[in-house]
Amino acid sequence: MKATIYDVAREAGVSIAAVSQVINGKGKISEERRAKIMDVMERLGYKPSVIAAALTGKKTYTLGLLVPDISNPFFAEIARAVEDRVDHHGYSLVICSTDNQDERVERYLTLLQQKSVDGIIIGTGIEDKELLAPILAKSIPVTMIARGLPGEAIQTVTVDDYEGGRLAAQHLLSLGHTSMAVLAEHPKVTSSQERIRGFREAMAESGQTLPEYFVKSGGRDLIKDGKRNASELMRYAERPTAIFCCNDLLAIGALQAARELGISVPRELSVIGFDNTILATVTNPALTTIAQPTERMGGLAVDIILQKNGEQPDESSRTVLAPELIVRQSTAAPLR
Amino acid sequence: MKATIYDVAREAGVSIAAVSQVINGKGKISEERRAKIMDVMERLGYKPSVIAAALTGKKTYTLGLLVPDISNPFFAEIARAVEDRVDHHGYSLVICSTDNQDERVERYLTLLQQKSVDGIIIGTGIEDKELLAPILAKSIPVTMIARGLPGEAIQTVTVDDYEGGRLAAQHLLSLGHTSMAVLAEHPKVTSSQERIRGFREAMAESGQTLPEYFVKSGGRDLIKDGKRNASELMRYAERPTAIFCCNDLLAIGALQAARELGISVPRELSVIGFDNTILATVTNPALTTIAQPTERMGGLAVDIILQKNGEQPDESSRTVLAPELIVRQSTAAPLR
DNA sequence: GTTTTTGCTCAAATCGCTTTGCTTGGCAGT
DNA sequence: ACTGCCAAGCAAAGCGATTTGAGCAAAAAC
Repeated sequence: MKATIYDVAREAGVSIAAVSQVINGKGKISEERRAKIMDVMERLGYKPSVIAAALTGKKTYTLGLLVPDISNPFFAEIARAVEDRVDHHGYSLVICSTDNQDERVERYLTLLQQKSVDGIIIGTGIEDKELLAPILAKSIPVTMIARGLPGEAIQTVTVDDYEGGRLAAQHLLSLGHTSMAVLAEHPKVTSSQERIRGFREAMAESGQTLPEYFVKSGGRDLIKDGKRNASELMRYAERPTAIFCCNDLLAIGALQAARELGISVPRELSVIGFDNTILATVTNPALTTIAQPTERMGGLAVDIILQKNGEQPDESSRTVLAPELIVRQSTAAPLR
Repeated sequence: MKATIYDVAREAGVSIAAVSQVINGKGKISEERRAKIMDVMERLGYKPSVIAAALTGKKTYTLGLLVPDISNPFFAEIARAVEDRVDHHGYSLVICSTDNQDERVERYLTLLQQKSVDGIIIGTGIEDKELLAPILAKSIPVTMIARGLPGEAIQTVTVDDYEGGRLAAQHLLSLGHTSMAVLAEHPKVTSSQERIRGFREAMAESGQTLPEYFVKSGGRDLIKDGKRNASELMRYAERPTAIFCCNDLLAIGALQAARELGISVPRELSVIGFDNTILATVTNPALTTIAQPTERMGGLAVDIILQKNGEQPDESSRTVLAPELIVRQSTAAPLR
């Protein structure tokens, strides 16, 4: 059905080697033949099979991207950034949603390996570091994005989560808050841990402490968890005047809880999110949040994995980008 | 580096044919040898190369998905649904964002073709139908999702856009609105056109007409366009009391415009969206919208393309699913 | 006029796997 | 003991490319 290199060669009256050389611009081919071959390829609508080429040692021009859930706007944005850059290099992207389950990560990893992808970008947390051993052993390039893997020698592109936590705390502190709580993702998500650490330290520097019972973690359905945990916080006798949420989804849950309980944001409660997804611009009040440079992160991760050194990475194996505080309407000074 | 079928064969003291047969559960192999071979495969960490297998005529176990923009929550949800079903069948998914540009569609289509994907799901509008000719000619299975291609013999899974438009109109009419406007996507997006047609006809049945100057189309940045066009509508002397937006992003723009102009939603203006994305649950007031069954759509599209007849499609080449009105807080009776 | 060099081409091997007969040895039937 | 079968295993031929080295004619060097 589809034309092969043999068809082209026959039609042009040359050997397949000649055709191959024209395709790859290698070897010596007289201008005359090159033109003829090109012409035939055009006429037959011939496109070389990436599959066959890959078998002889060339690339597959495909990268894999693992994220917890592509329908989560933050990861959708990351995916878009990665895709754009990948496409720019002539590659395509296989996207895998892991739901943060190691078992799925493992399955996808071997699947991608069997498909001989040229590299894998991991944007999902991994508990069991052993999962990476097999693909590292086969020397498939791996980069992590938006999530780190402490203590492993893997290239990483992240935002400075610790600093992001600090920014959030400093903003709230500067507004005069003295009683703050935190909503986190599942405890195993390292980025959440770092954000909390930064938040806590900035508080400490201000002479405040973050009580353990003011830190709540969630599970899978972030918005729902955020809402439930925020409601719980609001029922404490001494309730916090501000909540730092480790991502925008949790913050939205908090906003919903507040509305349901008739608590006014930001007058009675300040809420600050993380990620600066499209969701943050859409809520009412619009969400103050910590922005991650998703576009740069995606681009860098791709450049690193393709070693194109687009912005000279490689100097360090861990690239840490600066987060940015985006002030909107969900934060204000606490009631006196 | 990676173990091949030859390594396994040598190690197990059999021919590669035997190994292949064990892998595929074909041919005659004594239980004894099968066990031995399995054992060696395990020990060597051998995983057959999909690439090599594909070259011999087997599948690549990869599907392509074209969407306008994976960072648009609606398409991210579609993608997730598709991915889940695809994964269920042991396939993986290459995602391509086309930005609604035919030129990119074409590029991606030939790319996917070169990679010998087993099928392509198209969720992006296509202006030039000729674009599909080459891949149809190579008999690569193609299905459209969430968007139709009028007059082409292509399997399609969509929501009933016309009916969705009617539902919106009926809801607004039943609330007592008599002056309604419409915010649409780019005029070339067929689904928008159908929604407007349904909306208009339902109005007509109620003895009302939709003036042309109350229909505004946008371009690429949906939220911004929605906002701009909504503001414009609000400045008319006789401004509408309700706006039907062809998707949630546009509706959000309308909401923002209203807020900026100090117009209260839903008291002074009702806004109704389309898609029921996560965004609709997050706005304030929460958005009344028309829901699409993204999960079923994604699943069906995959089943059709894989011809697994999961829910017996095939009877008709066009599967049309029912939309559903989701009433939230952005619509109400108009002021008297 | 012979020998080298240069410039093109192509035959053939390879990549890792599937698949199709063909062998072969063991066993039942007569 | 001879024929016929069956089961189990294998050799070999692809699949569609890339790549290397050999071949060969024309041009350059001697």
